[in-house]
Amino acid sequence: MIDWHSALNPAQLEAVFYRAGPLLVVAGPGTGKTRVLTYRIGYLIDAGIARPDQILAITFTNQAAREMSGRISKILESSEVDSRPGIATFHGWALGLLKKRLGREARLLIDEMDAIGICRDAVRDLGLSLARAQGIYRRISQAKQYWPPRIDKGLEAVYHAYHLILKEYGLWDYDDLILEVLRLFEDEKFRAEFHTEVPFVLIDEFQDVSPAQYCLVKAMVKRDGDITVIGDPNQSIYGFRGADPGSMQQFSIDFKGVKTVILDTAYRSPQAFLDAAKGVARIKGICLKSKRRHIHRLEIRSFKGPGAEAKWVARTIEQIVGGLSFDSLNNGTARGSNLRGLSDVAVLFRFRALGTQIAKALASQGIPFQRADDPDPLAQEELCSIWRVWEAVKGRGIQYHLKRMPGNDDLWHKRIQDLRSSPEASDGPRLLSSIIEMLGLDPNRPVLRALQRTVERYPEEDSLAVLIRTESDILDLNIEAVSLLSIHAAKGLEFPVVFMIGCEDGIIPWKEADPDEERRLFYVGLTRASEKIYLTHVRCRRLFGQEMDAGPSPFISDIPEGLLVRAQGHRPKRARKPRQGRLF
DNA sequence: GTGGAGAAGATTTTT
DNA sequence: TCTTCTCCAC
Repeated sequence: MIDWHSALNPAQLEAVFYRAGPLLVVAGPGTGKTRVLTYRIGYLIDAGIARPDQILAITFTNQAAREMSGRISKILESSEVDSRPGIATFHGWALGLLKKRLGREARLLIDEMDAIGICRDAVRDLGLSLARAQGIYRRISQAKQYWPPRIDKGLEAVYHAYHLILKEYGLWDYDDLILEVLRLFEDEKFRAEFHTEVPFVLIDEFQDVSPAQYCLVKAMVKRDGDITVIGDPNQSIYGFRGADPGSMQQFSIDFKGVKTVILDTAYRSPQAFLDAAKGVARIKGICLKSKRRHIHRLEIRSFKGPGAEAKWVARTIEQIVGGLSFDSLNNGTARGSNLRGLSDVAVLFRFRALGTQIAKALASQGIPFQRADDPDPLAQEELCSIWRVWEAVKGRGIQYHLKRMPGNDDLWHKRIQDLRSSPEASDGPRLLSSIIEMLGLDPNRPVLRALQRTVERYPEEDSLAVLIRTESDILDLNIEAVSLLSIHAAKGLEFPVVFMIGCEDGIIPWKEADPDEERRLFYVGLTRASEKIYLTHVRCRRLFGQEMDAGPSPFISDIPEGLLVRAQGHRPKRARKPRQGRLF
C-alpha cells in the first residue's frame, strides 16, 4: 500500500490526484517536480486508471528519463504491475515511434558531428566555400525548431542542398525526428489511433520545449485530454533553441479547462537563496517558501584575475572537504562537523572557457573533479571508425559510412559485405573484435577493452553509439569529485555547495544574449545550492583576446544587500604594505 | 593526402 | 588570443 499522504504535501497531492483533463503544474526549483510526476504516474497505475503502456512521460534528458524510471519502479514495488510506462525524451520516443511505424523506411539517425560534415558537403556543392559549415548547421537546426520550419531567404539553398544529401543517404538529424513525427501526426487516422492507445501524456520541463515540440504536444493529446505539463517559466533558459517562457501560459489557452497547481514549498534552497534569486529574476507574484530554517547568506568575492579566482576556489574547496564545518568557516565558531564530500560541491560558470582555468587549479591541488562538457567519445577517430563499420554491417547508411572511412572505399565495401554475411554479424562481441582487428587497432587498449566489456554486458543493444555514450556517461553524481558545469548543464541538479564564478558584466549577462534569459540563468544557478553559495568575479579577464573589465555583474546589485556577505578575495593590500615598510 | 599559411570566429545544448 | 577550418601547392 502506498502512503500518498505522508509522501506528498497538499499541493503535490492535488496535482497527483487530479483527474479531470489538462493539468498545468508550476513548480519552482526544489519544490518536488519529479516527485509529483513520478507519484502521478504511480497513482494512475496503482489506482487502475491507466495501464502502464497507456502512459507516456517525456523528459528533457536521458538522464532524467533513467532517474524517473528508477523512482517509479520504487513507488510501484508493492503493486502487482508487470510492465512499465513509457519514459523517454522527445527524441528517443520519436525515433522509436518512427522505427515502429515506418519499419525499413526509417532512416539512420546521425549526430551533430556528421550533420556538420554533411553541411560542409552541401556548402561545397553550392560553391559557397567561404561559408562556415558549423554556423550553417546551427542556422538550419534553428529553422527546424519550428513547425513548419522557418527558413529565411538566405538559407534556402543550403537548407535544401543539405536535406537532399540526407535523403540520398537515408539519414535523419536529431531535429528531423521531431518534424517527421509531426508529419505522422498530420494524418487524422494516425492521430486518433494514438489518442486511444496513449491517452495519458506527461511532459517535464515544459518551459523548455521548442515551438515544434509544442506543436507535437498539441497533436499528441486531445484539447481536453489527459495531459500533465510541469515546469517553471522562471527557469526557461533555452531561448536560443526557440523555447519560450510564455509557453506555459500558452498551454492554458490551447487546451481546454486547464487546471493549474502551483508548488511553492521549496525543500532545497534556504529562504535567503530564494529571495536573492527572486531579486535577480525579477519575479512577481508567486513567492516560494522555504522549508529550511537556517540563516544563510551569499558570499561574494572579488579577485584581480582569473588565476587568483581559480586558486581561491580550489583552496576553499580543500578547506570545505577538509572537515571544517560551514558555520566555523563563516563566523569562526566551530560547531560540530558538517563533513562534506567532493561530490557535494559544484563550480558553475556561464561558458566552458571559464571552466578550464578552474580545472587547472583543481588539478594542481590534486582535487578530483569531473566536467559535464567532456567531448563526445564518438569524436575520437578510432571509436568513430569502429562505429561506422558496425553501422554499415548492420545495414544502416552503408554508402554514407563508406564515404567517410579512411582509405579505400572499395576495399571497405568488400570487407563489410564479407562481415555482413558472416555469422558474427549478429553476435555483438565477436563483431566488435572483428572490426577492431580489421582496423588494425590494438584490442588491449583500455578504451577498447572497456567497450568490449560494455558490448558483452548489453548483447541485445543494437546501436553501438548508444553503448559508447552510455558507458562514458556525462556526469556521474555518485563519483567523489567536484562537478564543473555550465549553468545550463546544472539545470535540475542540486548541490550543498555552489560556486558561481565569473559573475561579471558581459559574461553573465553575456553581452549578446537576451538579458531576461540571462537573469533566469542566474536564477537557475542560485537555486542549485542547498547550503552555501559563493559568487566570485574578477576585475580583469581576457576573453577571445580582448580585455574585459566591465566590473561585477549587475545582477549582484539586484540581490538584497542584507543577504550578501562581501569578502575580500585575498589579504587587503592597504593593510599589508605600510606595515611591511615600517617593520622591515 | 598532407602540410603550411592565412583567415575567421569565438555562448548556452538536448537527442 | 587561440583554435579550427579552408585553400592551395606539392
